[in-house]
Amino acid sequence: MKLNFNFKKESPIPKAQLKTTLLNGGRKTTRQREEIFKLFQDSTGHRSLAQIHALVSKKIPRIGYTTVYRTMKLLTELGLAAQRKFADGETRYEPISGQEHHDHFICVGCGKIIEFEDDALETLQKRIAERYRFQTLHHRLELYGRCADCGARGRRSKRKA
Amino acid sequence: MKLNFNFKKESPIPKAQLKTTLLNGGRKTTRQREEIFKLFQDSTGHRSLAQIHALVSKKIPRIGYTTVYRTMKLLTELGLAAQRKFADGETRYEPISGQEHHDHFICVGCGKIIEFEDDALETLQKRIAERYRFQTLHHRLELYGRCADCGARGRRSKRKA
DNA sequence: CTTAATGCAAAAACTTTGCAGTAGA
DNA sequence: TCTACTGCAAAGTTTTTGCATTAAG
Repeated sequence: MKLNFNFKKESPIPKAQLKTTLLNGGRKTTRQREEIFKLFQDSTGHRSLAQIHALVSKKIPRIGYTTVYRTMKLLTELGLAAQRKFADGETRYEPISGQEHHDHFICVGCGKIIEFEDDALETLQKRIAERYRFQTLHHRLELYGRCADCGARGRRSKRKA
Repeated sequence: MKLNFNFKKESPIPKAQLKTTLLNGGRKTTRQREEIFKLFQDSTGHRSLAQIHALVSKKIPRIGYTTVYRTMKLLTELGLAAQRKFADGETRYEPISGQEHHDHFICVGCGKIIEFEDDALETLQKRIAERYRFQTLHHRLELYGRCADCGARGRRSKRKA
């Protein structure tokens, strides 16, 4: 199934933000953290720890898996990365743009992915979060169904995009 | 990409469906499977294997963890259960009924998962979908952030929960 | 100087699998 | 009967942690 792919946007989070955020938390900026953050930011999609480690190892050969593990955990806590787990058992991480956000419609008929934004929706989500005293950093919303084309065509058609 | 969708809107899955489904696949109906399926169907939210096992053990004391593991895997393949993985490292399962739906807050601090339901949110999502002439069948929403406990403690603290 | 970060190795935490014995069709 | 299923124990994976050492502030 061919899907629309998201293109990497211009470095949404300034490199400096990492340093600032770390320092504010009484943490230290290290070569390892900077490199992991940089490579991770420039990557697209989901990366497992093993993949990130392999990637960073090219720059810092002696870096340990543990460091990558702890750094990604840290980035997640800082809201700079999002952790996802799939059925394959490996934890994956994806960069978070602190900027704008969009959600997705995913058509089960043709696999088309439609991005959309809705302020009212974002607002409502914030309100609900507040009700639970939950401070939201980011979210993921996926609506599965049938797009206009596939809906009109009816369920019989399984035409791929 | 293989997408498996469940379109049931009204009917909970009849107990008899398990037997039928199993037999159709050349499988056998056993005391263990029936009990696991029954308890699982009657439960709410996500249950880890350990939880399901503990629950079923009350009815069938000598049942093995492995049986629960294999049964849940089977139910997932049959489309009667959905597997989900969160940050806590335990695989969880939830019944597929198409009836109730809940979304999740996921705390990036302590990994806690809070379920919530909000009719206004559901309604708004439907409305947005209509605007795009998109017929929604099912959705998934996860809000990532800090729960009351982790947020109150502040970012500077790196003490564990 | 002080304290946090790193790396290695070891320990956990879960998930899967091999098999002999058991039970459903 | 003929197979599939069960339960136990063992093996396999991936995630976490303890600690001595190193380096950032």
